[in-house]
Amino acid sequence: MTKPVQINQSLRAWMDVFMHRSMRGWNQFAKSTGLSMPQFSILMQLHYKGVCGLSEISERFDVSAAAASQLAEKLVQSGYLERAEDPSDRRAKLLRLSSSGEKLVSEGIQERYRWMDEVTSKLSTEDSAKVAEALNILTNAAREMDTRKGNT
Amino acid sequence: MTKPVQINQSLRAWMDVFMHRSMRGWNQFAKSTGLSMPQFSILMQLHYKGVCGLSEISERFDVSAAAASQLAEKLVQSGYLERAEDPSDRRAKLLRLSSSGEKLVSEGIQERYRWMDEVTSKLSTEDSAKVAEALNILTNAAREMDTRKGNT
DNA sequence: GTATACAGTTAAGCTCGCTTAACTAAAAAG
DNA sequence: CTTTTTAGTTAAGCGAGCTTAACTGTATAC
Repeated sequence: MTKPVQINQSLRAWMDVFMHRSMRGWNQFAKSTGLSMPQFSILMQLHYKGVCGLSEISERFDVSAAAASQLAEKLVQSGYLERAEDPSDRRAKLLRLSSSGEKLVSEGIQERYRWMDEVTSKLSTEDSAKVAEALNILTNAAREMDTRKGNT
Repeated sequence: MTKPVQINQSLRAWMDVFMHRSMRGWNQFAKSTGLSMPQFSILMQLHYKGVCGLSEISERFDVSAAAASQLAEKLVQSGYLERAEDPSDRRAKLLRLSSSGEKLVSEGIQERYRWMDEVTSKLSTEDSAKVAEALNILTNAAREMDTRKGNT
């Protein structure tokens, strides 16, 4: 607790640079695929969760069940999503990415990695090691916090 | 160049966690303000650039001049933006955040900091120092790369 | 076994962001 | 000085996302 100011400043500076940059790339990619942000966000969600019901979607994005249903329908039509009946509850539907949906999302993520790779490619071996270690610390701390709170 | 795999993995893991989380907070905040994402994005852009013309907006977000003009008009009406004539070119308009616009954006950024602060608050003093150093390295590398390429 | 709650769908209607097209006014080019 | 570009505005119209309301079918409560 000796240097809370230092780490907070570093965090803020980094977040500013990183978010400013990644938001732009994000929008550009979504636009290039022809998908809207809401549609793309659903694909991303499925990418992380693997599979989930429509009600989870409507909760997560804070929209009505009707809106979630309509969005999902379009993504199914486009071939990015598969919608199957939940065997344990025949009211519910299980959504998951199709292979082309998975491919699309992966490409989007890949593209966002590219800038970061470019940034780190200029670092010295020593700095690379430091950065890698620090990011592992951060990632673990974030995951731990999320699981403790039950977030996903 | 001895550990490119290690740093790339660390970067990817961190980006996944961070982006997943921050996208959500971002959307929630925009929604809570009653502003749409395009509107909020413009405010963010102005926050970083300080001042810019409409043509820069339409370029940055890849929309027509008409769209940019309409979006800006709404933000002016809402009191978040000030639109003044450019004294050096009387065709152009200079956009900048009003005080209430600046306040709104700051709150949004603040809110996104909160999660990060929570994550780092649990770190040991030693880890904090490591993370702070690493983030400074990254921030400098990113800024240097952007200025070299003329990005903003 | 009936009543209630839940998961999802469908339709009507609204708002919003976006585009094109037509226009004004100022700067730059010739 | 005339022509052409550039910066921005306005209007009409389209498509997307969202909401509410009405509805189907399934699970849960009592």
